[in-house]
Amino acid sequence: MVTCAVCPMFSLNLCAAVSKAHEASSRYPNLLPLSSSTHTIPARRKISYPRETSDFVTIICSGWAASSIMLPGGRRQILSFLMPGDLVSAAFLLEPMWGRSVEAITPVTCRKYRRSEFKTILFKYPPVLEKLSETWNEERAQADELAVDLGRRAANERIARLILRLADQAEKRSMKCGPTMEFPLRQQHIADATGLTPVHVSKVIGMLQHDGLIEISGRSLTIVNEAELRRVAEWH
Amino acid sequence: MVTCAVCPMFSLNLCAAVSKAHEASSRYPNLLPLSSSTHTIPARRKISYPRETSDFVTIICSGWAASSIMLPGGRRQILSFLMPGDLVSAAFLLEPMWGRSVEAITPVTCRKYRRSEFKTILFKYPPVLEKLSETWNEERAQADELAVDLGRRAANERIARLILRLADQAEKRSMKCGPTMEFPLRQQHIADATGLTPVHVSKVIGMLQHDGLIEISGRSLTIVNEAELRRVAEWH
DNA sequence: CGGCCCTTTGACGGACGTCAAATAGCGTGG
DNA sequence: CCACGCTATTTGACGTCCGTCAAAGGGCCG
Repeated sequence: MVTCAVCPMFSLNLCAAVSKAHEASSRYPNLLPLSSSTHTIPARRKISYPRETSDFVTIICSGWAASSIMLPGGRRQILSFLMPGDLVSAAFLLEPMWGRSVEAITPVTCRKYRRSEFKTILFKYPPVLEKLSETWNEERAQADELAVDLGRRAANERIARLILRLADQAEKRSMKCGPTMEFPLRQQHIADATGLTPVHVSKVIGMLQHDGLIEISGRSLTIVNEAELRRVAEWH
Repeated sequence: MVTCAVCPMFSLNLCAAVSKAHEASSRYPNLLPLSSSTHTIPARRKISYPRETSDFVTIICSGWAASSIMLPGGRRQILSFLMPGDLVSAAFLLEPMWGRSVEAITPVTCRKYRRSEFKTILFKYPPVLEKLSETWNEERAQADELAVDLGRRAANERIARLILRLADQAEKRSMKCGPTMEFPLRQQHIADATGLTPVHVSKVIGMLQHDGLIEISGRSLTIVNEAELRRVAEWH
């Protein structure tokens, strides 16, 4: 039974579409199965491993996670931060993803569906597919944006853009109202997402704070001067 | 009428699948239309513009092109090089893509389909859709790889990897056999693809040649010492 | 209080960018 | 065939952004 309907992130991503499709199908004799299981992962633990090709599709229900690729020499690149309602990579919904790690930043609860069941429903109900392709495009556009940032932008631009992106992401999920938001990232996370070192991240963030653009204290972040932050980030 | 069947790239990407679907459909009363037009673009000309939201889906039939995002200040990031058989972004097949330029490197011939007709066929024939999702995943994986390269690899690694990627891409299209291939890229292209400057690209390529890993002369490239090139690129 | 992370700070080094000038290709026209 | 003009590549000197290393604070929790 699908129980996502009680989830506050219900309308995001595919949850709603899948549930609806499932409901519709259950009026017919050949009821489609869609079983799910819920899991809790403590902070800093891996949700999935790079060599693992799981038969399950995972959706984040609460908490923050990071999806990354690891390189020899301990280097790693974070490709995206996941928040409630996010699929652990929509691009690899049909075939299992490979070569990337997903790691909990805060404690995370997530729900897992059988890939085969998910797929069946997907292909049976065109609206779900439309929604999926939309999500796909968003993810792809973000991947391209990331490449541009890493290839062509200076450190302060990259960090300013990351902050604005995260603020947007949180706002869409009603996890932020006003200029302040929860901000569980360590500077190591920011470094791995922006292609910098933690030391340099510390210096750049120090400057952004000194210049009165943002303020970070405890585990929360405030955008003090949004206009100026956007200007630095070349964000329009 | 679909005439792709004579194209040597027929079996790559979606061409074959779409043609087959179209054939199948033409046996039925409500014949699906799939009109296409062929175009020739001289080297260095734009194939599509960043602000343009075209109603057409474009496939490269011959020549090389580059898909890129432009930034203020003349900076640009090349996201992928397109060769015969490539869609101009599979990710944005359903909705038009936005914000990226596609530019011919060599003279290019391409074919354009109406997006609406393409879409109809796509959704009617599941095998086409499967093929599409496969292509999607490949593109996404490449986008992620690019981000890792730009974020976490040194200049010589990036260039070595670019060369190996292009060699692979050419080989798949039978545009390369043995260690030598056509190589129409200017160093400016390499710079824009790797997030470096043309000057630095020249130096790194000079080293790779001096060390006997590759050789570039005229508009062709030879991989002299593939094993060592792979080692430098951390390519497995 | 003490231990563990995380963050901050400073000195130093290196990879890559910038600028400028020289050189090499290459098509065009004489 | 040579002169030319353009663009691409090469080379060298120099600058800067960011990485590296190391040490010194801060929080947080036992």
